[in-house]
Amino acid sequence: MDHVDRKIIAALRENGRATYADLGRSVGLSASSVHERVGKLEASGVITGYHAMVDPNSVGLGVTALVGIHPTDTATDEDVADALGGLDEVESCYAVAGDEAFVVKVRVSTVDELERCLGRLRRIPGVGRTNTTVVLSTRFEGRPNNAGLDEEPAGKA
Amino acid sequence: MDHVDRKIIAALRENGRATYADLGRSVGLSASSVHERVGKLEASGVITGYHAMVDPNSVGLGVTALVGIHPTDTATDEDVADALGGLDEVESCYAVAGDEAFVVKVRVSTVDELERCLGRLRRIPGVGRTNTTVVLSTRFEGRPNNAGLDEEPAGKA
DNA sequence: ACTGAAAAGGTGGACGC
DNA sequence: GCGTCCACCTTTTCAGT
Repeated sequence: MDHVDRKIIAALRENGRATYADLGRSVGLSASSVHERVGKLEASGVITGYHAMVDPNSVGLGVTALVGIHPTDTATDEDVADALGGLDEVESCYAVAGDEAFVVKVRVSTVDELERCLGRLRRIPGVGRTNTTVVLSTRFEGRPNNAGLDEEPAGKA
Repeated sequence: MDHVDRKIIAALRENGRATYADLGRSVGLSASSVHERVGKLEASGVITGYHAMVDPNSVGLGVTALVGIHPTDTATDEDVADALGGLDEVESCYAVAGDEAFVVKVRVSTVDELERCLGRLRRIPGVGRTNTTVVLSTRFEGRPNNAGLDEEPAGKA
């Protein structure tokens, strides 16, 4: 993992459909070299996949909420996490420090559907109280964080 | 936006590098038809982009936290959101209902860096108390939610 | 590890239905 | 709005360095 790999990663986070030729141009390598490097990054698990981002409103998922989940001692965290993964509406699931065991992000079509979803959450064994924070607007989301892979400070390009 | 578009969207969320030929095969259309449909989905803002997903640990961002931000009345929400957007470590930013104005997700290299990041957050005008929840493990994240774009129930394929 | 060339296949238009 | 055709470009492999 050198400086060139980091540049390739940053470029692919910006545009996951960039061609190897494009990437090669921006890092100063041939397309085949880039192809080889990207293959290694994928194989070693650094790049985990490529995904289209979709506007949630356009696909009828206009309601987002963050739900803190207080545990009961009737199930293990692993079982709870698995059950949470079984719900389609649960987009992300974090095990957290504090008095909640998990925080999940759910996306549903309406507040009616949110209510039903919370019902399903609370019916999971090991789930006690839930604490729901409704998202009013998403200012930005999933932004590439390039803190760890900046351009070198004193680069000579 | 018909059933075919929804299938294309689902496929591109799974694999953002799928070729038009691949997509055409899986929806039963020619590559050019798919090309045309995808172009319209991109132009109309349904598909907002394509991005490589990267394992945060592999790029030195092993610490994730959710930070609730209590507002003061010394700045507008818009100004606060803009300032939050100016911090590289802030990956997502949600305006929320409740006594917090925003919840943000930050990603940093170490807990030391988290402390410095929280300091930067609190120095933003309009930001009062912060309430930080450290993520212990990410069980899953950004999963495609196909609740709104399921296969039709009585499809004849 | 990178290059360059060559085969295979995908892209992105125009055109007709 | 979809399919066919086709020139062009990209991907992918491989021998050479």
